[in-house]
Parts: sequence; structure tokens; C-alpha cells
Amino acid sequence: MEQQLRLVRETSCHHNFKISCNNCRLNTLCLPLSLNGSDVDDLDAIIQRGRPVQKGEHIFYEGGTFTSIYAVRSGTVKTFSISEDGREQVAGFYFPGELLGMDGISRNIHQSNAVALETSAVCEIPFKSLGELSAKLPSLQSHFFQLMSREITEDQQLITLLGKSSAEERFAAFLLSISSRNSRRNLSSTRFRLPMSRVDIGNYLGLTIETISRVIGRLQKQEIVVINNKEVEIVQYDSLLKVARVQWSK
Amino acid sequence: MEQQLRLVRETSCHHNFKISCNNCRLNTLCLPLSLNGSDVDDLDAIIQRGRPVQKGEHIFYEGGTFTSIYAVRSGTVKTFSISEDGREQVAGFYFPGELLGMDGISRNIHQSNAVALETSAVCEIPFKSLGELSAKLPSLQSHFFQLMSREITEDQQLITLLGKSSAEERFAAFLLSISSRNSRRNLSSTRFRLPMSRVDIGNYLGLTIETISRVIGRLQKQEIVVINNKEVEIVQYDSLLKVARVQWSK
DNA sequence: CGGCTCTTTGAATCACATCAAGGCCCGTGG
DNA sequence: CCACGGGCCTTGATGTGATTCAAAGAGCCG
Repeated sequence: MEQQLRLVRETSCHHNFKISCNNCRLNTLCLPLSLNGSDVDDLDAIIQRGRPVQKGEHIFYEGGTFTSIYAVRSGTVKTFSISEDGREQVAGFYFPGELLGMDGISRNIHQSNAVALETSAVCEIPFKSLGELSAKLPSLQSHFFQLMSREITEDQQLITLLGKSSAEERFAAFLLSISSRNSRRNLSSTRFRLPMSRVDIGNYLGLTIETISRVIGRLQKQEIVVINNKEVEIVQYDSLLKVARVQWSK
Repeated sequence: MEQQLRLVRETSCHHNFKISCNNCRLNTLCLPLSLNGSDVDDLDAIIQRGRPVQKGEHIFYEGGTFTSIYAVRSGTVKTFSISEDGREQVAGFYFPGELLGMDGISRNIHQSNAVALETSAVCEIPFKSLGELSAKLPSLQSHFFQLMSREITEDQQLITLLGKSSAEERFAAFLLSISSRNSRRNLSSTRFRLPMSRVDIGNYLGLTIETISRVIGRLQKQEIVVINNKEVEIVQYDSLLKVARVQWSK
């Protein structure tokens, strides 16, 4: 019931699944970042490239055996966990060039679920092989350490957001985060489409969809953003920064 | 002022700062976990052992150059960051055998502050050397990956706590976390002393000290815990588990 | 058209924050 | 010895931002 595939987006080129790391246009963001030509081939050899994933399909399950981490090649993925009483907490959204699944390393069991928010492609990187290759390629090892560290930093930013911030601040920070990740990929930082539903946004930010809706209303009234459905335009970037930080500066 | 050292806990041996990893009674929790005898010596060689840190003293500063990660040998450390407008968010508490500072790896700059909550001792582990050694000792590399991954998992649990949980759930989960970490160190899981202030607890859990106080009052009325100042006794462990999870089960 | 889902808007409610006061502990100094 | 003051914690009264509940609007499709 969920495959409303009317919107086949501008992903045509990304759907060339068998492309190698060397030719992938994300290789300046992804794991190959730190490697020179021949080393990329070594990495390339262990990667199961470009598995296509349908909207709503799981990439891994909480509690499932951990064998690989994943790089998003196209589309968007969310990770979330389910607590005892069935509540879902979205822990993160992952865009092309970003790595997920690192929470499974510690116990060899995935601690969260990952599902595609739209038709996506992911590269599967067997962790055992990655570890072995890392031992041989110091720059790969240190880059991988960095990527894990970045995940920690981002989680801690979310912790601050959830612990201290008002609804406006949370939503503004959320938009800014997506904006900056878009510009890393050379996409517009002021006009973009949100690939996730209001429910997921609300869940991620610890707010209800009604609150999200009201916040959007207020931000639109101030002409800071224009949001139609999933299409976002940031009109006053500076004002949005202010909202995200100090919230009426007092 | 706070050195009510009537309870001089079994810490005497920890204050022998110059002990080696081989003789450290935490080596079943800490980095050496995965190593055999001679490899521990290699690790030992790069570690600056047992720096003493006074209460309130910084171990590293947000924005400062990252060179090392740290293992707590004795005492307790909190990490926190300060947002633009001066609000503090406590991101974690670290007990003996636990590693901190991994958020600095990604940008070579510490993303948070670390200060000792009481007189403590920490081992400094130069990250460059650790990386080099990891490349040589596969089990060290994989263990370090695991420790970083655990940090991610724990951060994500806190995210769920802050995003979804009531005050009672948060505090109950907090006590249970400390309880389980105590038992990892072979300390009592039902009777212990909280090394951090109410302010820090509240900050960590995204609650005010008044709310913490009221929650404690309610949990005591139900005879689930007994808390005097910083001394905690968990009387009904199962009930506390229930509070942490389902909160009136509906 | 009707049926579906998602979003918006309004009104009532609630959990926690805020504000304010008082208690307890302990150290200091008369 | 007691009086005083400062931390820190507790308790009560009041306020408020976000949730909840309810209903209506908007887009989509069979």
C-alpha cells in the first residue's frame, strides 16, 4: 500500500547501482574521502554496491545480527528504536554520502532499525573486511574513527536540543541541519524538499505533529520560511539562525 | 566542604597513580580488555597514567585541541557543552573504567568540556599512538571500535529518554543506569552514592531540580527507593524497572 | 463523487517550569 | 555556646508551553 511511486525523483543517475567508488559522485563525502586511487579499489572490492531499497523497506532490524555498516547512495534513511511499551524514537535521518549502522558494532547486534523513507540505494560494507582493510590503510582507519566520532557529536547535539530547547528552536535547528547537509552535497541550502513525514519530524524532535504545524505557522507568519507540504524555502536564513539559538534573545 | 569522607569507599588502591594497565583492577573493563599480556605492555607504554584531577578541574575544554582520549581510573567525570546563549547541557557521566573524549576525533577539536565531579584520576591515551597501535593489534582496533559504538548507543538511549519520557521515567532510568554500571565494577547495584549534584542530574535529564526533588519524593512514598542526600538505596528494583519502562503501564 | 491520509486550527488539559518561601546542614565567628 | 550566613534541598502556589482531543480542510486516487 505504501508504494506511491508517482514521484520518481531526479535519481536516475544514482540508480546506476553498479558504479564503483571511484566513479561515485559522493566519494568526496563518503568513506573513500581519505584514500588515493589504488586504495579506493581495495575498498571498492569489499563493498556490496548499490543495493536498491524500496520506500518503507528495512535495511536492518533492531536485535538483528550486525555484519555491515551502510552508506546511503541515494534517497533517505531513518533510524529508530522501539521501547518496551511500543513507543518509537527516531534517532536520525541519513542522506547520500552518510554512514549508518555503527551502533551495531559494540555488541554485534543492531541497536536500532533502519528503513528507507523513499526509494533509495545503499552500499553495504562488511564490517569485518572494513576492519581488516583499516589496519592496512591508516588513513582509512582514521577516517572511520572520524566518522564514528561525528556520529557521537551529532547525537550529543540532538541531546542538547531535546534537553534544553523550545519547539521553535528544535524545528529551526532541524531545518538548519538539513540545509547544511544539502550544501555539503552541493544542493541548495535554502530550497529543498523534506523527505520525511511530519510524524517522523515530530518524533525525532520530541514534539507532536500539531506542535510542528503550529511552529511552521508561526515561522511563516514572520516570513522566515515558506513551507508547502514537504517543500521548504528558507527566506531569512539569519533569522532562522537566531530562532535556533537564542529564541527571542532573552 | 564536600569531603564528607566518612564513607571512604574502597578507593584507596586507586590512588596509587603509577600502577600499570596489567595491574589495574579495571583492566577487565577498560581498553586492555581485548589484549593478551605482551600487547598490554605496548598499550601501557603509550598511556600517561593516573593523572590526578581535583574536584571541579577540567580534563579538557570545548574548542580545545584534541590530542588524547581519557580513561577514568577513579572518581567521576561529567562532560557537557555550552550553547550560544550560555545554557549548559550535561551529556554524560563517566565512572572508573569508562572512556571519554571520543567526540574530539572527528574535527581534532573537543566538542565538549570534561570536569571532575570529585577528586579523580584519569589515564591519558594519546590518540595518535592509539591509532598506530590499533593498526598493529587487530583486537585493540576492534575493541576501540566497540567502545565508540557503545558511546553512540548510550547517546541514543539518552535521546529516547529526553524525547519521549516523563520525569519519573527519566529519573528511574538514570538510577538504573548507574546501578548497572556499578555492578559491572562489582559494586552494589542497590546501594550507592550519587557523585553528582541535583543540578547536574536535572541538567542531564532535562529537568529542574525541583522536579527531581518531587520525583524522588513520589518514589520514596511508594517505597521504591530511599534517598538521603546523595545516598541511594533501591528497595524495589523491579518496581523501579517498571517505572523506567512503562510508567503506569498505559 | 466518496474515501483515504495528512495537515491545520481551536479549545481544554496537563506536566513540568517558575517563583517564592522555608528547612536542614555545616562552617564561621562572636 | 549560640547566632549568623550560605549552600543545597524540599515544598507549595501559580504560570505556561506543549499535548491531547476534536473537528474541519486539503490533496490524492479509485
